Amino acid sequence: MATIKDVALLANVSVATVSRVNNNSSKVSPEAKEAVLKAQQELNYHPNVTAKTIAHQNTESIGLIVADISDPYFGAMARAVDEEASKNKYSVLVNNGYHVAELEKKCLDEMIKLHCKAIIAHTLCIDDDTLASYMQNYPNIVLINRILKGFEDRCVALDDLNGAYLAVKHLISNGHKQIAYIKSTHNIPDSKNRYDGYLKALEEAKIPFEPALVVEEEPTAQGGEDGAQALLNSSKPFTAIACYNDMQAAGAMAILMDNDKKVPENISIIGFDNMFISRYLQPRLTTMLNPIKTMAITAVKIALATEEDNANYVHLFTPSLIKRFSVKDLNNF
Amino acid sequence: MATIKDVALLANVSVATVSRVNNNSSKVSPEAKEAVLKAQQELNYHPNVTAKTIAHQNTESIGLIVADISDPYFGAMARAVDEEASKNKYSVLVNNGYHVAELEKKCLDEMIKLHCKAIIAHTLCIDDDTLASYMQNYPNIVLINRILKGFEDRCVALDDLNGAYLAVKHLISNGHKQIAYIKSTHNIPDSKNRYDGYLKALEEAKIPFEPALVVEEEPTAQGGEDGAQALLNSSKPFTAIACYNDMQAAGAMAILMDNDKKVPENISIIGFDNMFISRYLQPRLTTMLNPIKTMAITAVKIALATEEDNANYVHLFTPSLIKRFSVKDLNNF
DNA sequence: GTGAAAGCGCTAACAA
DNA sequence: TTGTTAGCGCTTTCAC
Repeated sequence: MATIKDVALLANVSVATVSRVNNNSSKVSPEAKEAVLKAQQELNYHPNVTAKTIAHQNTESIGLIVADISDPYFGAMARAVDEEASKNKYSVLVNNGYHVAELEKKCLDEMIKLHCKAIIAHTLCIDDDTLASYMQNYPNIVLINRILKGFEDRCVALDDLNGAYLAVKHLISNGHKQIAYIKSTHNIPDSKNRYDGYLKALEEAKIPFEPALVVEEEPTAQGGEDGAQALLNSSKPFTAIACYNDMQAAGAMAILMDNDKKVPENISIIGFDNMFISRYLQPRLTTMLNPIKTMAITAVKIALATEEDNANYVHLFTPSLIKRFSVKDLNNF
Repeated sequence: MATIKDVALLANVSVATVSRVNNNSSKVSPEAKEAVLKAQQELNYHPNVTAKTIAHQNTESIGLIVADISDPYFGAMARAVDEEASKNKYSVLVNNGYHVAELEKKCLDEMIKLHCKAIIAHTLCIDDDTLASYMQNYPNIVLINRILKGFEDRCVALDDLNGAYLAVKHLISNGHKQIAYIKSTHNIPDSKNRYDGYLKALEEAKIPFEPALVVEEEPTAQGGEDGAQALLNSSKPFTAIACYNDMQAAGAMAILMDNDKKVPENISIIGFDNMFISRYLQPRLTTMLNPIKTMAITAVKIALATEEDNANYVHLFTPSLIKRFSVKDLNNF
């Protein structure tokens, strides 16, 4: 591939001049400029970004670490980051951590080695101490969906507990008392927090906790299928299921239908996240809106903010209820 | 940030030695190695990948250009590319072209400037000539879902025409004769090819083409909703709808339900792509499997293959029918 | 307005 | 087994 030297040679100028025309820095005579442009065209020259980066010590990429880019949830996150990054002329590097502590660490190292301008990390599995040391050493890391003690101003998170609490409260206010819950097996705070929200809502309504109504499954549609099946197999009756997320809800709904339990006539269901799929399930799923896009954009803004920049960013987002048709109101019967 | 020089200084060795321990190249005395490791630890040193790249003239990243990373279809593609890339120690850079010729070109330039080892491009809008010149100049570009004359061996594509043909044929063999089709408004070959597949199946079965049964909408759930609504509003009766993709099918199903048309009792529906959502619609959607993952992996392999490597890769993939429950067999009635 | 040259962080050939 | 040093492609002073 042609380099700046080739261009300089062909255009009969110095490399400095070539660099000048490409960066519009200081003045260059029209003739020189034209010669350079012509030479570049001829050689099909593309400046090497890597060399540029190394020369002026300042990268043009933003690193994003997600659990799994094929998950629409992270797809939405990636898109939002991409849009915000593009606005600032950065390109985006995506890595997958797959909810494995070791891989998450590898991703962080990778992005650090690349000297990314900013690193937006959805790394929930790596331990607090290790993560804290990364945060300490690299002020350009911003966490998404994880609040790390001492670095709260560089974290953007969803109030999972409150979200789940609101979801279950919605069921309760619709007259439900026997409410099942499908937990997530993922060993991340989100799992526990949402479950705690469920417990909190029960407690507040003085509904006794029933262990048989809680099952633990993967946060996937398959997990939802398994969970619903397990719930149906148990002897405990229930009128509603609150799910860890919309995927589980989708799976659960499919299984309920298969077993001639109509949603919401026989069993009500509420999801979490307001993923795209929730609008197209039958019936359309009532769920909690997870403002992932806003969160991602905020994370990029925080990461790119300069020291003096003291804008007030929101760091904790609360999900809001999206009422659709999967919850039956028991009060009117 | 600490550089190799700082490490060398602190460890009391030369930069060459530091480089050696980090690359496991040639032998280094245990003492020197230990000193270096200790110094690196102390300085929290991470080798600068950019500098490394520039020094040995060979990048460690693979560029992927998709239309929109938030679309699960491209999410699946990105994940597959990531997995294959990781196997070969490459990281993945994702850019969005949003089905806009100009942006696609910008993405290509970006990846070229970064000297990506391989570029997997889903760029359907940029014109043939421009794309051909890129392919000519950069032998590491592989196209996905586009067959460019003269570069067939660096293209991996889906046989859209045949896929749609098989889908509609399935409807026909189930006794359907009045088959509506929701086209995609996207100005990409996929749109035309799938539509041609529909026409071919009709023609083969000697079913007269009925313009009123074809509507053109966005390849999204919303498009499916609009399309189904338009079809219902027209006076022409139909027993089935073939959709450009699963998203449209999801939207169409929702609208049909809303209008008390049961699927498949009153109206049959067939999708395309076998996206995740298709399994969780009610009823579960019959559709055509789009082997996006295999295609993406193949693309990476082709891009990374060396000159001598003359493995025989599949370049054209045919979708296969996934029978579920959205198509009614009219023959038994 | 222009070019020579130093330097960015690292690798690798060469000498020692 | 080590260190010295010349690059890699580009930017950016500093003289002219």
